[in-house]
Amino acid sequence: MGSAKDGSEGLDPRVARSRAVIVAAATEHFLRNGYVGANVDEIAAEARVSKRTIYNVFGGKEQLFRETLAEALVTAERFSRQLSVELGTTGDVAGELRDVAVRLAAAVLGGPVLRLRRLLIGEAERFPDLADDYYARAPGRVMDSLAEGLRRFHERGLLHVPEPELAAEHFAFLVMGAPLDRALFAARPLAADHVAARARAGAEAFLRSYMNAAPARR
Amino acid sequence: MGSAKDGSEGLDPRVARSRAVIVAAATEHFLRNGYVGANVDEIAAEARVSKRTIYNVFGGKEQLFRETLAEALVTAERFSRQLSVELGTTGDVAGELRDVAVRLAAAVLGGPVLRLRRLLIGEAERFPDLADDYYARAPGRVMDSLAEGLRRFHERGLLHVPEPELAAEHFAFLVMGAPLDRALFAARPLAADHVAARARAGAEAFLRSYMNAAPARR
DNA sequence: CATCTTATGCACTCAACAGTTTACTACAAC
DNA sequence: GTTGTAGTAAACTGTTGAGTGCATAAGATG
Repeated sequence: MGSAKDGSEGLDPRVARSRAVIVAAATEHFLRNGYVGANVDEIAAEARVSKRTIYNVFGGKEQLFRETLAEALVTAERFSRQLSVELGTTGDVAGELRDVAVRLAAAVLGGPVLRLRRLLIGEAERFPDLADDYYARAPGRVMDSLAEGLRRFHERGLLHVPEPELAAEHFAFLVMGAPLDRALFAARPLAADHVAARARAGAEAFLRSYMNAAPARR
Repeated sequence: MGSAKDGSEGLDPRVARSRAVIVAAATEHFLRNGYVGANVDEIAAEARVSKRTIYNVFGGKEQLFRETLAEALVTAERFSRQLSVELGTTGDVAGELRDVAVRLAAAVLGGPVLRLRRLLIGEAERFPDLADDYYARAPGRVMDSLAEGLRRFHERGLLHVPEPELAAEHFAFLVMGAPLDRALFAARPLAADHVAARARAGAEAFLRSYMNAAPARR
């Protein structure tokens, strides 16, 4: 157990290398063309690998798809986890929320996450388990994390958040709901400054909604 | 120019009938399988029509897809237009908003709209024009309509909405953002009562955010 | 070095599927 | 009732693309 990244422990380094280049090429191809539209010969060509190698390492197109997406999900999950971990720790509620808002919006609306979402939504009917899995591990994680942070603010009397899960949803979708919806259809990515501005405006709206319900607090 | 629904004016009634049954079958097939995954033979079989007829009436698979979706878009557009037309007319702000919220959420999260969204998002890379078109004509219309209603409330001093477009986004995504996102991945439709409850909670959050900024108003 | 494993290249099979051809039928209108 | 326009059924063409077999080369391992 040395420099291996995946579950590829003491296996032949050639296999590990093949896996890596194939997954990279396959990710790009599946993101661009969807499952049915993707073409194994092209993936092999782009990975500069013989088609046979793909069939040796993975069993077939569907397994390739599943394992490729499994890796993407791990990335997305890691990504989600480090968002908003340190929420609810300082006294600067407005500042913290604004900061998380901007980071959240930028992360979700950045190209890669968006393309992954498009792919999974498009294949949701064909691969419902993958879509479910993604939802639980990426957006779900973020929601949990946000709810936890908001709960901390609530307990410290800095916000009025009787239902942290609900408030987390409100926060997330005030911050990036509209741009996300537009971006899913747009193909052309949105301007980063517009996204950030909407995120800040969303955070402010959230504060207005969840702060002054306890006006005479100290 | 009599009882024809489409642009099929004085044409052969057989053609009109063929169009209709083919579009119906094609809609279902494309929604279920996507563009690449759909199969013209199956569409013909399900429409109980000869495959040749499809190629006579439409030119080929792509035109069939485009015209099928064009019809779906018209439906979606009509649907969107009659949502929230009468917003901002009475003095019962809270009541009106709660009502629109529930109807909006039910409409967007109802099966058909959701499946159409999945299809268009999945094909956004292959048919960017269709996705753009849909966005402008359905969600875009709803946003405009909401913004207009909120602007009326603002002008009558019942709400504080300096930026109606922004507020409309906030309203829409407070009301149905989270359920919509979940539903896009879920394949299994969400429980209607849960959706309605979230919609009401969203409307309340919106009111808290956009009402009391002008507290001493009458 | 000897051997075992993996990768390559290429030809191949087989099935699915878009689109066409043809020979025939049904109906509508004059 | 003849003529023109659609629709039907089924076989056919051509292509694309998933997956396989095999002989050979390259690299890992002992």
